[in-house]
Amino acid sequence: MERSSFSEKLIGWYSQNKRNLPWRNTKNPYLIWLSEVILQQTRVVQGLPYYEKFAEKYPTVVDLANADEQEVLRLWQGLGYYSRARNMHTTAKIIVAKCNGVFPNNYHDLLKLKGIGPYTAAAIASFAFDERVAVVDGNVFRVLARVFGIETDIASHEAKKIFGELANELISVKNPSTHNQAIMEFGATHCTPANPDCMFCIFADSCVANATGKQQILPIKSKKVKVKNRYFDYFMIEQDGKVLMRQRLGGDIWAGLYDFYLLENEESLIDLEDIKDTFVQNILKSGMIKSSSEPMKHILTHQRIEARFWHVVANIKETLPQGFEFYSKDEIENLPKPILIDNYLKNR
DNA sequence: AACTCGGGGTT
DNA sequence: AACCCAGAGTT
Repeated sequence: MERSSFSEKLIGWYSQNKRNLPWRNTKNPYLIWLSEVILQQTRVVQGLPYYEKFAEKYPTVVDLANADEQEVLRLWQGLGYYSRARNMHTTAKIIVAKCNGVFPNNYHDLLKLKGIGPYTAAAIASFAFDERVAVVDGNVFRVLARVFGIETDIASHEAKKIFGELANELISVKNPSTHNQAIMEFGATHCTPANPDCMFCIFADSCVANATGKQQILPIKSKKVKVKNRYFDYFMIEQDGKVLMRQRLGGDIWAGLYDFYLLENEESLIDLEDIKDTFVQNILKSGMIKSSSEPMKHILTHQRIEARFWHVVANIKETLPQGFEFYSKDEIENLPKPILIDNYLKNR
C-alpha cells in the first residue's frame, strides 16, 4: 500500500469516527503529557475522570510541581502503576526548576525526562509541537501487524525497530499529529483485539490479516505473565480511635501508599495460634480482636493476593515498629491507599 | 531481554 | 481464566 494512501484513509476514517476527548482539544504540552501518562496501560474510560481531576487541581506544570507527593498519589489512587504519578511529579519539579516551567518541545529532549518513554515522547512531540514522529503503542502494533501481515513477536527487541520504522514511513508529512491520533483511535475502536470490524474496514481490500484470516493471531505476542500467589494478613490496630499505618517503601507493589501492619506468607493465610511475630503477639496479649474479615481476593496483572483483615483494639506500651504511626479517621481519608485497603475501610 | 509495576473491562 | 489497556524503569 502507498504511504500516502494509508494515511489518507486513516485520517478520513478518523474525521468521521473520532471520540471527543478533552486532551484532543488542546495543544498545551502539559495537558497532553498528563493525559498520556494517565493513559499508559490504562483505558480511556478509566483514565478520563482522573484526567479531569488532575487538570482541575493542577492546571499548570507549576501547580503540579508545588504539590505534595502524597497529595498527588492520593489523587492517583485507584489508577494503579503508582510510579507514573511519582515520576510525573518529579518531572514537573525538574521542568519548573531547570526549564523555567517551559516544556521541552521535541522528541529527543522529551525522552530524557523521567516517566516519558518512546511512546509518550512521540505523543507529546507530535500532538503539541507537530513533530513528525510516530507513536508506537499497543494499538499501532495491532493495526500494522494485521494490515501488513507482520508476524514478528511484538514482545521482541526486533519488533520495536521494525514496527517503529514502518510507522515512521507511514506517518503523514502534512499532519503527523492527526495521523498519530487516528491510528490509535482506529486500533482502539475499530481494529480491536477480539472482534475487529473487518466487514466495514477502510483497509479491507489490502489488509493481509483480512485476506488470510489471521486477525485472531495477529499481533503475535510471546510474553506470558507468571502470576504469583501472595497471602496477606493485615492487622488494623486501633488505639484511642486512631489506626496504625505506614507508608510502603519501594521494591514491591504500592510503593508510596499506606497500609496496615502486615504479615505475609507464601503458602496460605496465617494460623492465629502460630504467629511468630512478636509485635502482633504482644498486641493480641494486651488487646482484643474486634473482628476478622473473610478472605478477600485482589487480582493484579502478575499477582493474586488473598487478604484477610484483623481489626484489633490495642493497648500498646512498647515503641512502635519502624515507620508506623497512628492516624485519625480524617487523616486516613487523605492518605493514598491501595484499593484493597480502601475497599476494606469503606465496606467493613 | 526479562522482570516488575495496578486496576478494571472484555471475552 | 486469559487477555488487554494511548508503557516505562530497572536489572
